[in-house]
Amino acid sequence: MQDNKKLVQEITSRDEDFAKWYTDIVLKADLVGYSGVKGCMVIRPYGYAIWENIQKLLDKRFKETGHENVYMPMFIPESLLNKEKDHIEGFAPEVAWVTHGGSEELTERLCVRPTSEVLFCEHYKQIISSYRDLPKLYNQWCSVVRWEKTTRPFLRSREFLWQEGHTAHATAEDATLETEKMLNVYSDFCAEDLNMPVIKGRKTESDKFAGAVATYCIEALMHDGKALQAGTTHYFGDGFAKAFDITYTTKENKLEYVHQSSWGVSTRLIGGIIMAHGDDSGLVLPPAVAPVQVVIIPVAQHKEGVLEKAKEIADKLEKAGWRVKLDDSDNSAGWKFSEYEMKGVPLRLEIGPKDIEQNQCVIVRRDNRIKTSVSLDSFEEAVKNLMKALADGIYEKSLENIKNRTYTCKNIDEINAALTQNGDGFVKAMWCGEEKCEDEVKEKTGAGSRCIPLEQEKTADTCVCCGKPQKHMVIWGKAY
RNA sequence: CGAGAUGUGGCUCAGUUUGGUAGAGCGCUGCGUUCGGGACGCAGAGGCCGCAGGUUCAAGUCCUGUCAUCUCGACCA
Repeated sequence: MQDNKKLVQEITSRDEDFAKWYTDIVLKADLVGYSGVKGCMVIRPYGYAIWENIQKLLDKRFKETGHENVYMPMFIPESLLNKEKDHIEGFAPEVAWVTHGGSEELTERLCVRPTSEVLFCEHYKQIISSYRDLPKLYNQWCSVVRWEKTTRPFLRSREFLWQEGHTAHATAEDATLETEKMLNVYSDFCAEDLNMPVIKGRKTESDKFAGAVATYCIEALMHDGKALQAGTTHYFGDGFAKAFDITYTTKENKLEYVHQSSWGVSTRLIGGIIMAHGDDSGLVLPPAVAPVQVVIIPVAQHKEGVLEKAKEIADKLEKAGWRVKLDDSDNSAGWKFSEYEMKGVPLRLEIGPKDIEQNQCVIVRRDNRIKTSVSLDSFEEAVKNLMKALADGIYEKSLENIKNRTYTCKNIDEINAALTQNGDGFVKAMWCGEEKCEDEVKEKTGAGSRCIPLEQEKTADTCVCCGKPQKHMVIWGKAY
């Protein structure tokens, strides 16, 4: 490791005040701007480019698993939203309503979609009639509105961008498989493209989606030890199908209800990237989604031959498929170093007169600031290797964070002791399955149930709270 | 939604206590010198102080309301 001290003074230190650090980063790295409406943010070009890359990579994975994109309306008539009882009860407190068109009051008010289950259901009722129509594997990229009380850029905004997959299947088994498959797609995406390891699990009854039979999630751990739900998939059984009367005729000419799933990830992932990988100098972006993967900084660019050589390198890297930026602005080299560190560009390539003399350039990794001198005959290979090393490096670091911050506890006192001594993190503890105990753990420790991990371990015989026989191992933690 | 804090050039803030004709640093524009970790000099531009009412001869400053941002809690992708 080389010199890792904080170079950009305007950013609050991460360990000093994580919340402030986060806000500094999103503003100073030019990801967002505030708007005149609480909780509605302007996603600026640099932030939006990250989202576009996330979309591109995820969409590819969706298509590979047989899904098609559609677009549903943004408004839902109140009567339609009311059709599934649990669903409306879950979302009612946070929906925004349209009551007027121009100056005329609407005869029925319209909800701005907080999620589109009911729209998909209504549509599926129209287009599904035979087993031959199944499965329907639809996805949409859109924004949704939830009138949150506390808002933070990317982590919780009143309008946010996301994708929501909604599928209809002939059997419960097919819908269950779909739910599991998409959880794996999310988990793989987080690990491989965002270099952010996640824990796959099922939500407890009290925490599951309004109207779902089962809700699954991927939980990531942030640098400060708080958990972030990074994605979620739901198995609906035939509950929505019954509420919306979505039936199909089987081969045997019997009328059956479809079984459904839904799944989504949002711009919150960007918040996850920031808090999982960022450091005191700013963002550290995973190469797969970084808007700029290599920034080229010409040093003493006024000297003859420097800019030309820098352009030549940029061209070659671009041809090799990298997203490259050559900064030939007249800011000082030092300024540029700090600027692109703040923006989390994975690799910086420096090229100056001394380098050219020696037929080399300098490549610096964002995550550990290690500088490597590379021959101009082989810099493309070096970029490829260093990029891979960085992606692996930040994944390992995140994994290390999870390991260091996962505590196995047998009772409430142990949880409190672990969280006080070592800071927030994931607590592994057994649970009897009673909601009362779930609530009590949260009340007494501040750590709520994050999920029941799919990979179960038995760390004790009894419930962490009441001491009765355990049923599941639960991951507990404080969450964003 | 409950508690607290803040809102003054693009940014960070001073000025509010004691009402009297808007300040600084950074950034921005131009010119010159610099250039391997946020360079320097000189010359400029830019704000009726979040918004709406009120008190007053006079409001950035006092009062009321409202909106937004931040922090902590309850609710949530």
